[in-house]
Amino acid sequence: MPELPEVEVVRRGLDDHVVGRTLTAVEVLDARSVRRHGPGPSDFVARLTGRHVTAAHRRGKYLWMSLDDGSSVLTHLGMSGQALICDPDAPPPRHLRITFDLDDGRQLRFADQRIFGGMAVSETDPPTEIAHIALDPLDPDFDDAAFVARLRRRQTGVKRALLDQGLVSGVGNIYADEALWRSRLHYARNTKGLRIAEVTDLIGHVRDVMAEALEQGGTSFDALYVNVNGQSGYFDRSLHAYGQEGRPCDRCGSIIVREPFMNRSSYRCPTCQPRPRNGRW
DNA sequence: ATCGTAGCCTGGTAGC
DNA sequence: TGCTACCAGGCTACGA
Repeated sequence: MPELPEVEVVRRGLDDHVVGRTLTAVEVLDARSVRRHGPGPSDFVARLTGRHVTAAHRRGKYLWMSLDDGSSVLTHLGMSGQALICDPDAPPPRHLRITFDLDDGRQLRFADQRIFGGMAVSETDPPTEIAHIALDPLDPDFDDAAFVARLRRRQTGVKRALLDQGLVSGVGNIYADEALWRSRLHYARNTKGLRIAEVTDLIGHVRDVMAEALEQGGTSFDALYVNVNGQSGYFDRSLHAYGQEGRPCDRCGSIIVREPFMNRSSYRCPTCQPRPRNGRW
């Protein structure tokens, strides 16, 4: 389940292995992985073949590589996307969707089991397709005070706001639950009722938990997420809330609970993160 | 404009 | 055993 730290690990891998290379051949094995490239797979291949890669960027969970003609190739890993660097004759992974032959004899592979992710060529760099995606908390230009003000103008649950990529990008279910646990906030707390200090504290925890995860190479639960060399991170050993149902809270010992939220799950400590009561929260 | 939700996907697992 | 139902969840499209 790649979130921002995992995507940044992949970006660094692309920086090391793909930037400076020319794409000598491109093959789309599954058209669904280029679903968001309007003109279709053959256009995708035509636009990329022969292009030189000049840089690798990331905003939130989106990755893009700059190309030598001013265009870019945008990538989202979705839930199960992987970017792998290997020899072209290495055994193909089970869900290989797109391959890029590089001019150093290596191959960049995009594999994706669930096909929530995908790639598309953008005419611009950075891609206008992600103009609506907010900066992420690890971006030097991220403005904490502006984020706090915008969030407090919303009228919604605090976790819903954290997951809104137009407000702050890169936060998914895992890091939202971890940051809320650190902040002792229930996911349904109304954004309008939160104090400035509470939201400032929250965004600080979001940044901290992401930075810590990045230091450990990202989080992995089911080996779906790996870096470009196929290795998993270790951050899942440091989680306090996400996936901890039935385990004692590391802070107070109460049993962590899992609750349905937005058609998925939220994990919280029932003592540290009590359910908001009507009105007063 | 803002908020909330259905649908996209596959495969591992639980339950019968 | 083989079948069905469920779960994981980021993002877009769309309705209210």
